[in-house]
Amino acid sequence: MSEDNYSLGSRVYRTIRDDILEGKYHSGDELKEKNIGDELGVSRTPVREALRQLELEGLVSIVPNKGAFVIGVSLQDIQDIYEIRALLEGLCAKWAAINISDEQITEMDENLVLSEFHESKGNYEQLVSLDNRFHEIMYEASGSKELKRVLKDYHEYVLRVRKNSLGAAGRAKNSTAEHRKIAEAIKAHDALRAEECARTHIKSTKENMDKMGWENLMN
Amino acid sequence: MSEDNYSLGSRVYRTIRDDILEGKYHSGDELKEKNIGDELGVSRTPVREALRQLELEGLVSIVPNKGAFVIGVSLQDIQDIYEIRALLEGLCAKWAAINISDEQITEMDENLVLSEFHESKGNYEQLVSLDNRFHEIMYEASGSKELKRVLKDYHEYVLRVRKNSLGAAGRAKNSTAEHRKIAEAIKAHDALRAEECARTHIKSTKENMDKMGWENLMN
DNA sequence: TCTTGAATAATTGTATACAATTATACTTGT
DNA sequence: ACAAGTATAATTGTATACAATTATTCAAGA
Repeated sequence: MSEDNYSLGSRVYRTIRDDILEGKYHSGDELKEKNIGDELGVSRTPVREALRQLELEGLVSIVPNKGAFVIGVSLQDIQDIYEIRALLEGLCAKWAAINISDEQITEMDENLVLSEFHESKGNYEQLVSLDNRFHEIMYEASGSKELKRVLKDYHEYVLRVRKNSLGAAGRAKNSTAEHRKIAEAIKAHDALRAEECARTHIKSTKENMDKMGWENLMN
Repeated sequence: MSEDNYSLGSRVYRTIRDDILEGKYHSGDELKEKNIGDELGVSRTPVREALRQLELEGLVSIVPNKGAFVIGVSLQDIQDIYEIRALLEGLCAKWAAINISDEQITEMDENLVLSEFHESKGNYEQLVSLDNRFHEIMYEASGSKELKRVLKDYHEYVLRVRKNSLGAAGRAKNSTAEHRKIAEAIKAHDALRAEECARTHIKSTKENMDKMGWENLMN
């Protein structure tokens, strides 16, 4: 039945985090414990836990005795993250080429077929979701807890611009094609080629965003 | 006066975190809210906040309604982190070569002089502290919030093996010499050379640990 | 002896109470 | 009208109360 049995604290954390990453909150906004608690129907305790976690992540700044203020992910942060990801997704693909399981290869193949299908139909919403999953499979396949954690976070931090980027004509097709190249290299256990393809994929994503204009992607 | 005016939650967080990173707690250890609170003289509330933060970091695993269990940083994690750091410290040095300020250059120079002094005296405790600071200056000089955050965390995560490594004869001298090379490249604003030197520095640190035997470094 | 199950204790999850701090509104004097 | 100072309200920080869940103990029966 997959009963969602998360604690209130986790639910509050995810809600606020999503709102920040989706751009619902803006940098400098104050997050008052009572307001959020009332909106979500919980007391201040789980809200505080969530805010403390968001502070650790750098998405929120807590000023003692004053309050919690949204930091969010700035344009500069996102550009930096793409440079970091270019290196780390490369490393991840390299390790995935060595460690990937047959089941993970199968899931990647299915992901690619679906991506190509939805790409041809112009279903951008599904493409974003499939893009999420493609990268997650690769993170998982790398076999590295730390690499998975940092890449998963960064992938989520750039969600907003990724959505806008994939929605633009042309980019989705290129992105899916690049995914296939990465997958082929990983399936062939060609670590160096996988690394290069993954690095190139992130670089070309960023270059596409340069062309589209970052201001348009941040709306 | 620098009055340490942190909240209890922050203090508890740092205490538990240090204990985990120093190896005082071991993987699987249960962290009971009441015990920790009693030891530190605080109630459960700030302890819970700390545990939730540590969970986000991956240092602790929280099983709903059961408790918090230490995860820590495994040998495999540390080896992965060195590969990740090799890439990211390279990127960091590259950016530092572009963005470093005169004040930061001065602080780096002072750091190197002190390092060479304490290295010749065999003061390994000071060397660990100076090594911490050298890297922090570079993180700061990169001008990248995200890069700084991830590298700072990772540098702390490998504290235990770094201490043991620097304590061994020979390595401290090499490490300081490598720091100087990185600093020279950064000061010359030679981004590519800085990147290469920093990458090599981390690689050679890891190779040294390979030679020393990781088991000995994890005690 | 081993298992089972109920009673009890311990622990976590959440809400609330209260103290400390900060922000706001109001009053008073110039 | 404006400033300063004070009372009031709002907000955060921490502790505690209580409910829900899990762990432990112990007795009874096979």
